Amino acid sequence: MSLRFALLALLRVGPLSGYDLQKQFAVSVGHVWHAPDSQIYPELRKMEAAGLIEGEERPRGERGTRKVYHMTDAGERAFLDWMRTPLEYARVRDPAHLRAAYLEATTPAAAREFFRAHISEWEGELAQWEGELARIAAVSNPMLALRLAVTPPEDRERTIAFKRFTYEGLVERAQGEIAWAQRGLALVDALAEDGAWSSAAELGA
Amino acid sequence: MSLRFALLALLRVGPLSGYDLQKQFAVSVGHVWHAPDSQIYPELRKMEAAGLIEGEERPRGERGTRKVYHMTDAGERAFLDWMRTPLEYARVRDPAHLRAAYLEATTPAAAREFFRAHISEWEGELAQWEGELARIAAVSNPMLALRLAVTPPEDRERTIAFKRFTYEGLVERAQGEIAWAQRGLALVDALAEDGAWSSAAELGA
DNA sequence: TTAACCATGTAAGGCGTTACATGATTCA
DNA sequence: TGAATCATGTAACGCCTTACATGGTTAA
Repeated sequence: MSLRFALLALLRVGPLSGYDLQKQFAVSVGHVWHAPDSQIYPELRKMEAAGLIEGEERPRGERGTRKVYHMTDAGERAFLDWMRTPLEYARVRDPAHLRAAYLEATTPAAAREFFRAHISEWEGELAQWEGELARIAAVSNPMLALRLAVTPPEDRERTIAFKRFTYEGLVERAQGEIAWAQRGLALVDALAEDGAWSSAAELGA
Repeated sequence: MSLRFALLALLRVGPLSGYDLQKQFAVSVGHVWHAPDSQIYPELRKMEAAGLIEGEERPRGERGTRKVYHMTDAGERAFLDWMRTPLEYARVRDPAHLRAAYLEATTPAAAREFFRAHISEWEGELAQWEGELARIAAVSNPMLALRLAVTPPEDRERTIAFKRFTYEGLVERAQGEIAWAQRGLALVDALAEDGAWSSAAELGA
């Protein structure tokens, strides 16, 4: 359901084609809510059916067309309603901590490999989010620039402040995950030190 | 797919009925991987079909029966293989940070309410995880006690260490979310101070 | 005897993933 | 003329959610 509001958030700055939406999605709101094109196009159609957006076919070249979507009043209302509605939090489902809880069952090597992969996964996310933070500071993210262009000057500070604040939170989360996994590596070292970490775990090796 | 390995992790300590499994699930591994009964029973059947576990019907009272599952060698191997396989990380899909990025669109009151709800959500998780940490320290979680009973003495430290480490990570994550949301409340106060936070957001009110 | 708990599911539907599919346009 | 990119999807499948459904057993 959040996908819908992520798309509305983008369309609030102005009309966009499905393709542009999908491209801009990937480099803006997609950093907090991932969605592939195969999900975006059908969702746009559903949103049009629900009256939240309207699409106009525009010619492109000789034979090509593309559909440019814009928000309706109902769409704007739906977005603002969502903002005032309590979020539904997903139940916890965390594969990394699930595995971490049972690492005694495997070998020290596999445990280390797990933590290294965790670090590298979150370093990737961290880089994305730090990049966004930098682009926010420099107002070099195209969607943010567009948004500021349609925002009254006195509201611009707020607009930037919430984006910065959001990505700061994500950066801290990633740093926390990395620090935790680094402590995990140290823990494996400590536990493996006496050489007693059993070989039973090598069954499937 | 992780559900399967969460169930195998429980069954490694010994045979359990579907019902017991489901009950124990909720108070142990369910803290990191939530699953309702309506998912657990069918998954057990699939796991049986895949040869990872075997179920035996046992009589219960006059007419009742219950199915007691135990792990097969193939199940043990599947679990250990999973331990040595890189995790698949889910793409980011974070409704709270999605909303946070666009809070300038709503009212200060709604923004505050959002952060308060975020705090209360994570305080709930925090309490769960801190409770688990305490039960781990006291070895008063029944599944952990069972597990230690079937674990050679020299491996018990490791078993406890990874559980403690896992829940410490979750506690820190929750604390991070709470701290972030508290800074969010302060940010809303600061931005609302000059009274200029516009009324456009009240459209749908 | 009635409530709590034991015990095990089905059914419908939404969201998301991966893979596949097709054709137009633009620029080098 | 060929590659990149514009443009828009479908199909199949799996996971998860919510709601519903049914009956047996045990202890007060």
